[in-house]
Amino acid sequence: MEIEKEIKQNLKFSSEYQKVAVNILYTASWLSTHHAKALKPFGLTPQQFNLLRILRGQHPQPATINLLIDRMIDKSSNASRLVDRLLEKEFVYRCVSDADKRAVNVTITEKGLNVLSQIDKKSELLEHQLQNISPEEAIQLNQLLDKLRG
Amino acid sequence: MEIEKEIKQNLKFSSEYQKVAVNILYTASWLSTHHAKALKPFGLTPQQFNLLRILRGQHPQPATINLLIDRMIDKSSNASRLVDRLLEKEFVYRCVSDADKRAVNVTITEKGLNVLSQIDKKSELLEHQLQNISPEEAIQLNQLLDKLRG
DNA sequence: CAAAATTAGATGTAGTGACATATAATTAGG
DNA sequence: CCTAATTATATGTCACTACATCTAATTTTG
Repeated sequence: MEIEKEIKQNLKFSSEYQKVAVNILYTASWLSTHHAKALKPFGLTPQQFNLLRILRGQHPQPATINLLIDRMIDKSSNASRLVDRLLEKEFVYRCVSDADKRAVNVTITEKGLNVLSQIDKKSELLEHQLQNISPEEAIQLNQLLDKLRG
Repeated sequence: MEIEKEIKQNLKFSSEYQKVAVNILYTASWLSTHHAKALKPFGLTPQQFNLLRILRGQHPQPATINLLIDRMIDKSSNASRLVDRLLEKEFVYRCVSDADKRAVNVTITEKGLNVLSQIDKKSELLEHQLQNISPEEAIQLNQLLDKLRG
């Protein structure tokens, strides 16, 4: 549906660029709502899931908090506290680095790898909702978004 | 920059669709970060700004909380409490509806209209960052996003 | 090397998102 | 018309973003 109708704005967009902004924010909200619902049965929030996937990418190496921040979709999310939550669920473990006692090494556990592979299996998660556009359109959309950010 | 490089994922995307998802979430985060920074000098958050613009669209008519929720970009945001914040800043006033004593009428104040028009003047806000793409590409991007949501 | 600057991370706070529950007013049904 | 259902909004809780501040460890520099 066109973005104007979805948010029922009577005031017309002053430019196609303004519409792009609202459209991206609105679409991201739509997407992450669906994402959050799909992850809920697994006891993970989208941010925790994102972080856990980064840790799987590193496994069996650990990651420091800084590496996690660097790779997170949402940069200024608070990695320390996200790790706290994952620790409570025993999806990661954490220890001070030998090489640098300021740094913290975070590693994904077997339990963490397990929950991720369960989610992989049910991985209509994100992608199923996105099939309204063709693969060619998906490529085009990615190019436009990359270009937009400069 | 390509989204893979921005989030430095070594694990390749399993599909162009997964990349679309990450790309939209990442771009929205990028956008709203800039937006929040631009609004900060005016003492408004993006959500408060959005709500205030809806109220300007209604002015001089009031809006009920339900109307606000209906038109907000982020539907499940808590309109009651957003209005609380705007009330503290005297950008709106609020009174119980005569016609329906459950309902609340919210109206933008002169001070609220003022701050919006100040922001309008400096309205490189959202749009300035978006000029990396051409007007034609902006139209195309909007069409793809609308289509994506079905 | 010792003091200063930088870096890694933790922690506190305000605002918000998602969601459940509560309350009061209105409408609907028998 | 009186009770039950619905509606409009408020409130409480948990997780998270943005941001500021703090501590401890390491690096830089004179």
